[in-house]
Amino acid sequence: MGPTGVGKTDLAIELYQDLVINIISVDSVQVYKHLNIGSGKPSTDVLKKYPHDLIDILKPNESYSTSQFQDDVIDSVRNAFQTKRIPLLVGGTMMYFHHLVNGISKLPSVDSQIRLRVKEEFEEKGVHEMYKYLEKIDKNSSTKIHQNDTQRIKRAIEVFLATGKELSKWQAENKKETNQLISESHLIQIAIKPQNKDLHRENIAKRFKGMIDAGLIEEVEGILERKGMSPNSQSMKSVGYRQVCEYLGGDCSLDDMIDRGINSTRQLAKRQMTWMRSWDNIIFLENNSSLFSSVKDLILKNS
RNA sequence: GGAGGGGUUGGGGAGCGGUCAAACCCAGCAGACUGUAAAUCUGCCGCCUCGUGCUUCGAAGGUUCGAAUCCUUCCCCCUCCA
Repeated sequence: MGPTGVGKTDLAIELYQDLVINIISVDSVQVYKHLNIGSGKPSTDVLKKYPHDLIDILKPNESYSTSQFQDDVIDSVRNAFQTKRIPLLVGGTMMYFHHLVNGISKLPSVDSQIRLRVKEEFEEKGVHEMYKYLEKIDKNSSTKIHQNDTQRIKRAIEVFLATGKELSKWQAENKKETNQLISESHLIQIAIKPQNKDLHRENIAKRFKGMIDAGLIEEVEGILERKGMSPNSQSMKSVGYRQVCEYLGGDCSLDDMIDRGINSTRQLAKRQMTWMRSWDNIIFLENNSSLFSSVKDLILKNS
């Protein structure tokens, strides 16, 4: 795992040539078909030669979640073991990794009707009032959630309305549990960090400009034309895609959009680093010339 | 040369005699994270020996108990007329 733009994909491909591994992507955006350029997805040719699990498994108008990811990765990992291959999980979606390692409570799903209703209520009444409502129905959750945190307030209310039971109660009754397959496996957690912070910032800028040159704007236009798509779709909220949508919607100039895209990518990388810093049992490696052999040794020693 | 407008803490930009180390936005830094997570949210953001402390609002003087705010001169920038 590691922040965006440190070279995880290249490393995985290199390892694939030397080891008996299955590459499994841990990436909340690469799961989407057609989100190619902006998600930094490997090219079709590369994917053909070096297959990745959990890429292109959803249409751009679909939603995904941490728990669906849990189910999908477990399937992939199991499949790798069955074919006597080492599963190599590669990606930057830290919460997916986090729940895979630390477990997640089993919670009921909330149907889209209720979610829509809650969303409309939020727009009508505003966060403040909805937070007060949450305090009434689920005091325990409300103390854990900040009064401005729209998304988490929404979720807690949704669960309550859908099931009649408080989210906090669900969580208390269904404690986090790591999947057996994972807890029984010998897990090596490797974090790749950039060798030089300023250089990494520069790389991110170059990378984003490169995406624009490669046709990111056209890619987004094409995606938005698909049925059921709008800039509000979950997939279009991700870094880069959101900014291009803003530009296409006339919110900003091309140059502003590029700046915003670069900044959001940098901020993303920063948040990813924040996750890694407090991560237990993690091996930090710098992205330098010995990275490949270090990772390879770690895998061979532990398999 | 003439007439206006302006120079504010990294950038943008409020403030126009005291409640101003100076709103707000951006950038930056640190952090949180249980089914949207590339999401959402929080804190910090002149300096220090952390105090009714120190130095800041183009520069230098002045008025005033008190100035980023008023006056004078100077230096820049922009617009318009020549």
